[in-house]
Amino acid sequence: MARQVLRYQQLPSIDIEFFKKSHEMVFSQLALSPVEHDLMALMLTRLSEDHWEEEVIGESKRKINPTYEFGIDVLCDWLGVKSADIYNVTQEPASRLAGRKIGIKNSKAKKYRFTPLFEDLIYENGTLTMIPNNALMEQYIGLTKGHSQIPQKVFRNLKRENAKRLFSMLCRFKDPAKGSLKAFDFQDLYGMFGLLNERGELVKKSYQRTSEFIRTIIKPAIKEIDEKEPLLTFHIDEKSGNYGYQPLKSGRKITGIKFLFSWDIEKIASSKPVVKKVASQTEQTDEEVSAVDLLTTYVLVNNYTPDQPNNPSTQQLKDIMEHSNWLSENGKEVVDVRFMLNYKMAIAEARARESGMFNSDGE
DNA sequence: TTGGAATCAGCCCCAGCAAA
DNA sequence: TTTGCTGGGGCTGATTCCAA
Repeated sequence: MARQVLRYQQLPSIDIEFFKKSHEMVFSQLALSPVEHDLMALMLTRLSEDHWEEEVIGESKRKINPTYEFGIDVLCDWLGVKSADIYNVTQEPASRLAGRKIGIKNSKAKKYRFTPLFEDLIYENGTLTMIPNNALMEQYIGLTKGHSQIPQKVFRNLKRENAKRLFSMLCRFKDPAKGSLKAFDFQDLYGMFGLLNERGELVKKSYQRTSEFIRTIIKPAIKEIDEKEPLLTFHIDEKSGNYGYQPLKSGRKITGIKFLFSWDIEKIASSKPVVKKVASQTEQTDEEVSAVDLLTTYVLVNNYTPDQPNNPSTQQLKDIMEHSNWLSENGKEVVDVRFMLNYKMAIAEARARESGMFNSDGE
């Protein structure tokens, strides 16, 4: 069985709004420069579970990791540089990225396991070839713990490494109904901002002073995200007056941080105001379903209570399944177990209710 | 593709201030 | 008085820009 090779030479092929980063990768230990972050994001825009071919060897099966190749036009557009400069901009970061290891947290053992990000990564003759490490397939695809849906234009527009990293974390919690970002102690924060080595030691000693860490990492990151992402609002901590975060204290010592932010869910929805619906069985003309309708139905299913007068119809329920990709792009997952259970109950109720209506009308 | 210069973010140290 | 936070400023290295 041959490895899949995905080649991208033209610009339209990367013209997509979001890329996904798994929960484990968002909250991993990984130090990358801004250009390395962008190269990684480029691969993540293309990465798909379908690209991992399955090979059967006797009784057992194994997955074969794909190869991604990006041509010079794609790299120039993605990194925002002229073709004459692409070697300078790409060569060194690509070389470093090839050797980077990511620390994935084992929550049971409370330890980080460090694994190389790539099996191979080469920049040669204007082409960047990236082969993700097979050992990280679950983390790349985000099979188990959900993912962060990251707007790629805003992400690339962020110049600070730490702003990119914080932005990925904040994108993981767009919908407050699906959980919120917990408060972190400094050991967690050091890890998530790539400041710990494989032995768990702080590599920059100045950050032992928490005030220095907040001043040079947290505040500039909040400021840059605030300037470049209009859909995200940071809030002021009334007690301390800090913008975007609440310091958690023990006496006078700051022991941790809780980020204070909210996403404008309405604006995210209205940024795609109307979604084209596939023509229904009875009508040949296209209908349209509004984003607000889709989101309303989604919320009703997510918080499903039997026999409520405003519970959705079968058509509304079909609509959200038809537009599951759009919902997913806007942080509304329709594939999690609880949602699917609610969906089954809601559609059973809708069918029963609608057949009852027809019967009572004598049809 | 290479090499050098310019720029700027990140890092570190220090002094002053304030809270416990 | 001690301890921790804040802000200023200099140094370093990564990134960007430009010329060959």
